[in-house]
Amino acid sequence: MNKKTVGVLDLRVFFPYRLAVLEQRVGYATSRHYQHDFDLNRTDWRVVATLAMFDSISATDICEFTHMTKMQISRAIARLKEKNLVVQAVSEIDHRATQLSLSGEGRKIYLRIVPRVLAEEQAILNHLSAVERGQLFKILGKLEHGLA
Amino acid sequence: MNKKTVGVLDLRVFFPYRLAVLEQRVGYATSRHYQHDFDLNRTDWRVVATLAMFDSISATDICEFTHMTKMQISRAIARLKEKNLVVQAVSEIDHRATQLSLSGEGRKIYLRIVPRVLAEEQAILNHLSAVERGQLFKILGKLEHGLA
DNA sequence: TATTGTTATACTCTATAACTATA
DNA sequence: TATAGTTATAGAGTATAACAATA
Repeated sequence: MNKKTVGVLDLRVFFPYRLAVLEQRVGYATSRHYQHDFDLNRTDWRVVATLAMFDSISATDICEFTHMTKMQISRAIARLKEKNLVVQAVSEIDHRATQLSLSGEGRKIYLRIVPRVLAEEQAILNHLSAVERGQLFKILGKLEHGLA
Repeated sequence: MNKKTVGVLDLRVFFPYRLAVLEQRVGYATSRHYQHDFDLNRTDWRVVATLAMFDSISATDICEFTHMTKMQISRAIARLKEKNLVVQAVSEIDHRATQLSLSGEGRKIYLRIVPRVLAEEQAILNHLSAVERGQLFKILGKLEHGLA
């Protein structure tokens, strides 16, 4: 390839581009563990992981927690109910709202996925020193806060 | 929301999740400048930015440079030719291959987009100190290298 | 036989908004 | 009137592979 650069912007050092390429690779490496092995897509996995954190939670709360839309969440819940991984009940307090939680089977699958994705995360972060990992998390926090 | 956490994985500190959410926000902020204003999607923009860097380049080279598939690139080139932003000629050396380059109009649009996306990048990175930006680029490089 | 690039097809994902039932 | 959640629809993006032309 002719490497003579005549442009004023080099994608290879453009932060949004580098972030996108990195995210794609990290996402691919991680998603295998729930997508291929347990047939959950990314939204499904996030809903399961969120439900595992709370005793009982509404769909709106999941939207807020996972940064996804109510439509995405509604579809994910429908898929997860179909597979008996999630239980949905009408809220006693507000009959419009629902109380969602993992089923026994849902929690079982969750507990099988967690060590795999955590191991994948560690494998990725192992390319950094302990100091660099600390720097990364601090930087991520600042960027998240700045872009919120 | 009931904040009682009973799970063993907290999405909020899970690196692949944080990376995905950050990338989505950065990508959204950046893409406005070519998507809304110039009707280019992300693939189109990457092809334009790549063509601006090289005098003449083949589709295969663009695939390699942008980490995208030949199908994505082929479609992007078709769209860009339709808009007269890109010129495509058959290679003298290998009649299967093509020599691609930006048209005058293509370069004009490119030069209008560049300052906008660079300003957006700076606005994002301004949430960090100069030292942190240096740390970030070093860390990005290590992760890219590790996941390549 | 292998490679360059295009096209076909089906599938997933996303965005927008209409809709219901409750409040 | 406003909110919780569902459903409809169309559009965008992706993956797989078949294909024609050339090497």
